[in-house]
Amino acid sequence: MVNGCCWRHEETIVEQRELEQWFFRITNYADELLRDLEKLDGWPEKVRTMQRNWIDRSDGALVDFAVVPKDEDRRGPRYSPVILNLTETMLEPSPDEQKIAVFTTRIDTIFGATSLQLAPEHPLVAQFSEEHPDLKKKVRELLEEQKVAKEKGDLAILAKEGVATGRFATNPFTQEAIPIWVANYVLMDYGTGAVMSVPAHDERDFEFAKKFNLELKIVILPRRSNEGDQDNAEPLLPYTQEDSLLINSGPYTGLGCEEAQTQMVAFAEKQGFGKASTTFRLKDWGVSRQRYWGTPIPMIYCDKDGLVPVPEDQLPVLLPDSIAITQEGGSPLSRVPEFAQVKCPKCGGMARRETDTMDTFVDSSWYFYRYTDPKNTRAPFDTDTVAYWFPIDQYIGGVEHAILHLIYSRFWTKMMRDLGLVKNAEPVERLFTQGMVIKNGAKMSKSKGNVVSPDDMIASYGADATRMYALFAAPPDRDLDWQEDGVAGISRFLSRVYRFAMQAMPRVIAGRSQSLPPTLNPLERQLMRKLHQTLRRLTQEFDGRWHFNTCIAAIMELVNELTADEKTIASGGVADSVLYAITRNLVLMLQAFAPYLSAELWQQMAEDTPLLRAAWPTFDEALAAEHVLEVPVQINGKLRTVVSVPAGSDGELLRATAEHDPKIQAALAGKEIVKVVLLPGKLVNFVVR
RNA sequence: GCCCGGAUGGCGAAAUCGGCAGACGCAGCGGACUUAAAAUCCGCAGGGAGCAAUCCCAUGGGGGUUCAAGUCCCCCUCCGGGCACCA
Repeated sequence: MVNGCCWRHEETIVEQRELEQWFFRITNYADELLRDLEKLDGWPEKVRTMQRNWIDRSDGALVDFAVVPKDEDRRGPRYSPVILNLTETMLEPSPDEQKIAVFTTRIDTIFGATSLQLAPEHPLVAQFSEEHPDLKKKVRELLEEQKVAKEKGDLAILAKEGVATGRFATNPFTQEAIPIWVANYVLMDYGTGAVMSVPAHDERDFEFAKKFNLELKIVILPRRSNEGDQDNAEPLLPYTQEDSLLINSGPYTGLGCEEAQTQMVAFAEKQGFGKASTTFRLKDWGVSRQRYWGTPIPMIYCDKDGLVPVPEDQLPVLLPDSIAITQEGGSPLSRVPEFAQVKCPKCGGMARRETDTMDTFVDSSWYFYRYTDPKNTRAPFDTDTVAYWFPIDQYIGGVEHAILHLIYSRFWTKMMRDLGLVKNAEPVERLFTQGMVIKNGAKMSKSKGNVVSPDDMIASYGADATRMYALFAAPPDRDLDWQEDGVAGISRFLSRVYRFAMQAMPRVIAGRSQSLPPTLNPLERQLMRKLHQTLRRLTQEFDGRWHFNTCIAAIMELVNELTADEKTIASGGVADSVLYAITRNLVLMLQAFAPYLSAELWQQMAEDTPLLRAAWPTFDEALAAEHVLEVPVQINGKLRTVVSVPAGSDGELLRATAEHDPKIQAALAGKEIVKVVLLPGKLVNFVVR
């Protein structure tokens, strides 16, 4: 939607209509969806936080406020109706006892409640305003404001407006009658659509009360932090800290907030006007869509039998093939009689099929289960087959799915588990969210169209270079600002690998049948060390962070060493068997990044096993180990030189070597050594005065 | 407003546990090869001072902890993302 119009048809105004819709009761799973996030330690913390905020559990209480019957005008002198000119005719007798349930997380502040605020859509509002056109008109305005702001997404900055209904309700704790208002900041779809307003201790109520001159009652005070502090220093209002003490609260005065909450809920429960309650921000999942492309909702409306589910042996309901897509609006399926008209499965009489289709998020919630058993014609999948494969070890997707898709599919899994269809409680063990590709500030996505196309790059440099370049540009969990510069370097690198390997090829092939020399010459040892360091690096990275950019850098370092000694290698400075080991492993490592080149080289090497079946090479810690270590030497934490010591030598040797270094001797001359930080193999730091 | 990320050379980035900041590339500069160019190869390359050895400064800004901070702690700025009168 753009400016209240369709984003594709800028002249088409988007309007809201009341529709009867199908919902999935995901709220039944809200608590479990929230709790199980704790177990998903293979998921990024970011995603778990986003889901937590989306579900947003609030623990509080429901409290009933009894509506004062119309004829009992118990308005005290403090309360005067605002805005409305109340007339005598409004005070007519009304026999029915009515209650307004309120959800609050701060029942401890209830002695400070000075009004009730209802959402404009609250059912009682319609009743209260029935015979009062002025009130009715004002409520309509409030509702309209709220709706517009909601659509624009700036509800939070909507100026608070409201109107008194002229009616009152009794605070069950104080027995005081407080006025009932309608306010545009109260939402019908959260909690009960009614709140108790405690202006002294709630930001929003405070703002509203200031604007309409409603009474403020302070009922909590900060705890004294020091003995000498004044006891009831008045806090800056609104004061919302929960680590506080109650005042002006009858029998609860003097209690801490938390203790008061417990006791007050217990009292409300005992008296039957309230109870502990938990509310979630998560709403039920509306799945009805009035469009053709979607899974039909398998329900049938029969005049005699009412709502009848399509029997299992008639599932799935298939979409009709012949359909005319008109511009008429409404569900196109409802205009296909052979689809919409159906016999009632119960009585066999004429009935009407539901023509709404389901949200496509429904499909994406479980498609991966079908993958485990794609040829099953009796059921979507077999439970035991799914049990073998699930949960998914590793799932990769964009952060943009952190909330909707990934909550829906978690819900779907739990729902199927409760139906006995699957045995796992969570669909995905480990989740990896790759960053987005950004081009000049615009993000790439399906809905916005692909801003960047790799086609040109593939045409000029090939698929290997393009793929490898994308992996080299940044680690995959980070957003990537797409630039074309740099792919040339990758292309050059791949050419270098090819040239080197092809030149070495005859000897590589010869080396396969030879065993490694019993002792390696210095160059052989150096190259084998680099090879095994590279293998170690990649093995660890594949198993851990997936920072493929550094993997590629490591392979480049290896190749740089190889090509630096290319001439020596070519003239036989390295045994054929060593050359074979290096080339073979190089190709195996490169396979992940440049599969086509690797396949080509593998074929040239005439290996027996297909490349894709070849095992990932193991690295040899002993071969990877450095024998001489370069250790930095600092004076007062500043680098002064680097000394070489044999690997495994102790701190004393390191210290002696460092002290004998001419630069260090010069720097230490005439100074007093206060302390020496010695980390064998790592660092020396002389602290001097 | 709240909750997450992020900020490092001209550019993409690296530094995985507090221990040599800038690996590996791109772009650039100098050289070799060439009639010439392309390709390739060799070298230089954070900033500043100095003939030089060398020294100083430097990871968005300010403070702190530490022998030692891109990394830990506190405050702030900017950028990106998510949520937002949620009672």
